[in-house]
Order: sequence, then structure tokens, then C-alpha cells
Amino acid sequence: MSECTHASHRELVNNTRENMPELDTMFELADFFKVFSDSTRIRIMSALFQGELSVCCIAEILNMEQSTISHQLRILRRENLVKVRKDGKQSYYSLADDHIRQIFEMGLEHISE
Amino acid sequence: MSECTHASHRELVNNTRENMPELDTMFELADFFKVFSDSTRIRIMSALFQGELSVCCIAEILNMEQSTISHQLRILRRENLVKVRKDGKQSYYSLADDHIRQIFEMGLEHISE
DNA sequence: TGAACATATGAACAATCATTCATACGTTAT
DNA sequence: ATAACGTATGAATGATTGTTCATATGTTCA
Repeated sequence: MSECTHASHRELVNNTRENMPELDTMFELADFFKVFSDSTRIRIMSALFQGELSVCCIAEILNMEQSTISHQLRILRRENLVKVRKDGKQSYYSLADDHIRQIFEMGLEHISE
Repeated sequence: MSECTHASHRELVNNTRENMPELDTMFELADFFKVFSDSTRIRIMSALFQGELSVCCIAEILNMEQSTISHQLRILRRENLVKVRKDGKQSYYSLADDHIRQIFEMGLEHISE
């Protein structure tokens, strides 16, 4: 246990704490970015930028198992990032939000440095 | 193995693939967001928005072990999101990038819905 | 030089999470 | 009704990762 017993230490700690976002907000923020932290989900969203796609189409585009895609789509659905349209045997998925493009571009911007 | 043997199926698959970002880029994108996907790191960055802080200060602000903070700072350092200034026994960390604020705000924007 | 402090880091552990396998559910066509 | 197809999902598994403990490194002060 370090003490850091400097002069204005306690004050700095309190001040910083007060100016930080709510604890809940920071947890939500982490959870939000967690959705974007998996390459399979990134690839799914990248594919959906082109327009709506059925599950098996996505699976073939990414060259991955249908089951894997379904599981990840479930997460994207839970976070309201994609929406589904059912037509016969197929489920067509599309992006639910225009924010996603912005978030992608911001990430890409940071990467290219 | 599902087939999805529709008319323009193969064409759609190829078209979508071609218009997607490079595979490497999508992996990098996921890795980038992974840094923001942990609540401890989010809290550290939130604290650093107020200005530079020593390791033990951050630990006390978050009420977590010094070791935990050091480990997470290591990750933030590796991703070039924070920079260090050593002064005597202490290491003072600060945000390395103004992008971070934008990324935070974009996330917060999406959350509040 | 030795003690106290601030930080960094390796190893162990626990928890989380993505993928796979098997299978169930719902729809279409014969 | 049965078969074939598309999708969803629970359980098991393997890999990744955050935290803790112990300890090493480096600095300051007596």
C-alpha cells in the first residue's frame, strides 16, 4: 500500500474524482466498446455496410461457421447495433444505426498513424 | 453446411468481400477498440482527462491496487494512448492523444439513448 | 550504506468469451 | 406428412485477459 502523502494529495484525489463521469457511465462505456473489440463482429458490421445480408451469406463472406455468425449477431442484436427482417426461411440483418459508421471511421483514423 | 444457393448469391458474396476493408485493417480495428473495452482502463483515462497523475494517485482515485493500475497503464502505453514523465521516484502519466476525447464522446453519445 | 518509498513485472488464478458441436425450431416444397 | 433448408441456441472447450501476490528495480533521504 503506497501512501503518496504529498501536500495537496488528498485534494487532488477528491477533485479528480468529482470531475470524472459517473461510475455507471464508465462501465457502460466499456461495455459499449467491448462490442467493437472482436474481429468477427467488426467483419460482420463491415459486410453490413454494403446493405442487408442473410446469415448464411455473412457466414460465407467471412468463411466462418453459420453458428458462429448467429452467436455474434445475437450480441449485436442485444446491443441494438443490427436489426433483423425475417422473410421465409431467411433472416436478413442490417445495421441499426448510423453512429456505427462514425465510430468505425474514428477508429480507422487513429489506426493510420 | 448451408448452401444458400440463390441466383445472384455468389456475385453478392464476391461484391461484398471486395468492398470490405482489408482483413488486417479489420483486425487492427478490433484490437484498437479492445483497449477501450475494459472499465479500469476507461476509468484511468477518465482520470487523466483532468491532467497528469502519478501511478499511486490513480490507484487511490480508483480505489484499486497499484499493481493493477501499473499493468493497465502498460497496455495503454503499448497502444500509445498515454505517455510517461519520470520525476524522481514517481511516474506521471498523461493522455498522449486528443483523439481519445472524441472517441469517449462518441461512445457517450451512443449510450445516452 | 541502509531504509523507505514508487513503480514495474512475472507467475498464478479466476473469470470472461469466442468457437464448435449437436440439436431444436420454423419455413418451404414435394 | 416428410424432407430439405435456414436459423437459433445450449453445453462444452480452449483461449484470452484482468487481478492479485510476491518480488525486483530504481530513487530519495537519513
